[in-house]
Amino acid sequence: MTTKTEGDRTIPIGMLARRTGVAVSAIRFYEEKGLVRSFRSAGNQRRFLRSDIRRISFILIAQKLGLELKEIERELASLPQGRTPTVKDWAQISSHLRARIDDQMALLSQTRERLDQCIGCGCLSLTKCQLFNPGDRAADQGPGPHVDLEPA
Amino acid sequence: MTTKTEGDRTIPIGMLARRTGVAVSAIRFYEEKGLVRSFRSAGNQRRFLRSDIRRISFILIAQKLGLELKEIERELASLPQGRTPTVKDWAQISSHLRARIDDQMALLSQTRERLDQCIGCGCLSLTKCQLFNPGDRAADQGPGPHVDLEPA
DNA sequence: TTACGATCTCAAGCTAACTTTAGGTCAAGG
DNA sequence: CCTTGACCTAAAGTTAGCTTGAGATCGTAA
Repeated sequence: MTTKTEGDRTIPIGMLARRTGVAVSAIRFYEEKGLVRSFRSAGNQRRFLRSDIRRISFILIAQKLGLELKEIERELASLPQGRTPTVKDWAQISSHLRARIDDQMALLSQTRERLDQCIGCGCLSLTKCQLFNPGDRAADQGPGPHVDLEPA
Repeated sequence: MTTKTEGDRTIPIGMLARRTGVAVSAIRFYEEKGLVRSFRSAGNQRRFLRSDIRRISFILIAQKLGLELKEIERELASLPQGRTPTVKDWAQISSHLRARIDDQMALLSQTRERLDQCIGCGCLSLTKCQLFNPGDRAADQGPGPHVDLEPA
């Protein structure tokens, strides 16, 4: 075999890094945050399950969809740590992502419509243009600007 | 009229904040970053154009679409500062946003397809599953994990 | 045994996008 | 004149998500 732990059931952090494309430091960071777990070798080095490759990959996909690590952690909580997740496990968790995608697409679609209207009618009117309506924004609590409106 | 500068052509920072829903501190921050400009009153207080309400609103919309302030600044650079932008000005800049939206939707759509396939076939195979393919990720240079792949 | 890459632990540093704090000024009403 | 709310500046603090640095150890190959 080419590399050491090739035939082994567990993999060292460097291999996990190469297989997922994330930096070793990031994996350690994820572990610290509780998104993955590891065993230790005799010499105190981390050993991961091969299934953690998918676990990490899932993190990356979820991040692309805009989930924060804390939310991802919550999602991953339903996955077993210590044994390889079943197809069913993944199917369920993936369906959450699917919903997220659908939501995002709906939102984008709405924004696009409004934008088109706005360009089309040339209104740019703050009273009429929904695109420029701060009302929408008061609701969401993501990162970004915090709304600071007085009651009236 | 209810408030002071009500009939004035320029508005103070607090009003701009209320009208857009962003914090006063954020507006000062945007000015520092060059996204808006202001005049000064006799007493050294900032005065903004009413059209800056739309300018700020545009920033918010663009942010929602995932643009960073630097990119937004670039977009806004095509808008005049010191005079109210024309409908044409806005139409052009908005069309860039539209393209951005389209791109994002295409990406989401692709991700959804792959996800569906992945759930459908239950493959979870790293060799076959495009969803879990780090290859895609090496390209994008957004925020998030930096790829750390060796040549081979 | 020696060397060298892979790992380890901490702690500190970094970027984005703001907010908070501290201390001072402006403007209008009573 | 005094108070009060809106504003000012400058600097430091905050959160997310990692990276970097320093100094030490592991593990394997020559």
